Amino acid sequence: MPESHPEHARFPVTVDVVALTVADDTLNVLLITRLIEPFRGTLALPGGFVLAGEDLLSAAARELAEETGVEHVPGHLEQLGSYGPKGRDPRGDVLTVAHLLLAPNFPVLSAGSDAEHAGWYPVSQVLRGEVQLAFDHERILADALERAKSKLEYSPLAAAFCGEEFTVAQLRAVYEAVWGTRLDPRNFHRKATGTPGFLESTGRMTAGDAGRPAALFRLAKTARPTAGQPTHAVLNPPLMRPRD
Amino acid sequence: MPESHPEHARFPVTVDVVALTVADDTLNVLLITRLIEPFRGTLALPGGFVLAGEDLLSAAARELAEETGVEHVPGHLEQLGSYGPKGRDPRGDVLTVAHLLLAPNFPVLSAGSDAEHAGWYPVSQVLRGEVQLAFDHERILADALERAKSKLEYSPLAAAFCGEEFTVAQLRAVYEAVWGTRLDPRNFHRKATGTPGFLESTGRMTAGDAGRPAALFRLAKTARPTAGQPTHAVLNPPLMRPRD
DNA sequence: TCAAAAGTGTTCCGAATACACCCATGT
DNA sequence: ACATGGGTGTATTCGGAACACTTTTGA
Repeated sequence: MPESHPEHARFPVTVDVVALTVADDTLNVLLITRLIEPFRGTLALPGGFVLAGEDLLSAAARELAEETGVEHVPGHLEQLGSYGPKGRDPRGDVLTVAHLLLAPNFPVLSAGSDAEHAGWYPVSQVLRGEVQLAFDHERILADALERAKSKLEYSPLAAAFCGEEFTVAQLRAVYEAVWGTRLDPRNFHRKATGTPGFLESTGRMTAGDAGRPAALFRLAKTARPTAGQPTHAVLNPPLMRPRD
Repeated sequence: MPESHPEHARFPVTVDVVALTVADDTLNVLLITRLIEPFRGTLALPGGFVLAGEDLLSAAARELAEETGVEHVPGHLEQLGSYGPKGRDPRGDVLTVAHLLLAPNFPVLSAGSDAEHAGWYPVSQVLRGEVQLAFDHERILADALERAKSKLEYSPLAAAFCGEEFTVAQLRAVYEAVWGTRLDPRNFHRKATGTPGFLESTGRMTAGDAGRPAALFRLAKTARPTAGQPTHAVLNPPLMRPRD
């Protein structure tokens, strides 16, 4: 490294958030419609510039709050990876750090504000190319989906898609939506409830649905995030997705 | 996002490289001794500032070449993750994008140049805190090790630590060094040679060593990187490391 | 009484483990 | 001959897949 402290190029840095949720057995991603150039009128991931003195996760959480009205992170937020800075923004070199948010379905509140309109879109539609995304956001979304798929295998993060309490069937619906597969309900039940450090019984039951009431579970204490810090708990043995 | 295009803070961006290799059944990391402040005289990961018009992987490869004399990437290079920009450099906010290089043991050539002296250090020593690293490089190294461990499970990248041709025992030594475990030579042999899309026989044998000569293998064609692009091949079923 | 979903028991099979054993070389 | 590491065969065990079956509700 030449140490004459020359023009160390400085780059604008943005954070983008791939917010995923499961609704109606479908994996959805939160997208905004851009109101400004470039890519005006095009769908894009929510995100924006990192401010001085700000950390990456904080910036991602702030942008999420600004564009959805959600005050504190409603699920699991983690860094996905960085893209650029070359050739991904027509205005010039911009480095973006993409983030992945796994969250229960939450209402998008900013529809009426002067910010961009935000809404949920099925991931499969976007990745099939039925809608175009701005910048390299389609690639980022593809990477995020792959990350999410593998996260479900060896971490308890599927529960981040559910609320505080949930049934085994709801949890299974998450796996099926993210992995795009069908899982045997009986074997899944045994595996999920039998994996140490994953689920914790609440003693409560559902009522009013069709069929037999289901027991309500929550994430085991050791797998829960503490003080806003995301969990790093490991599912051992992993819940492997079917290959091929 | 307030779209008045205000002071979008611009950040200096660096790339750091965690170069790992296996030598004498030990996992080693490439470190330099810093010749300038801050952290002058302290060991650190090789790295440096991203230049205008440069991409992240290119910058990482360039810094590696500048500080080790290696012309083209001698193994598998991938992005690890980004750190900062807040509070990790006493000079101010610097965003760094860490990279992971898995490579066969290569000589460090820059010892005599005016660049920093570079050398291999056992990862275990560093993570035990027996040597201090500059900035947040110890945390980055810890993350890199975790990434490397899991990469070996589901990708053919253990071969990136070996040369062009290698024996099953050499490959096993890589797994043992990275995972810090012992593996049964017989079962490992069966698993490695029996995994489709992993190893390919060269027909050649070793000679001159103690014991029976070993067959030489290379990475299967479908698992080899093409045109400098890293491989994304997947090992299925994975080679699972022993847990607990 | 029937449909629907929850949950349990059981069988089957393939993969991981442990280890006995043989092979091919250097000394 | 013997030590050293390479490689194969085999019994055991464990976990996942498949699925019959019972349980508990709503309609």
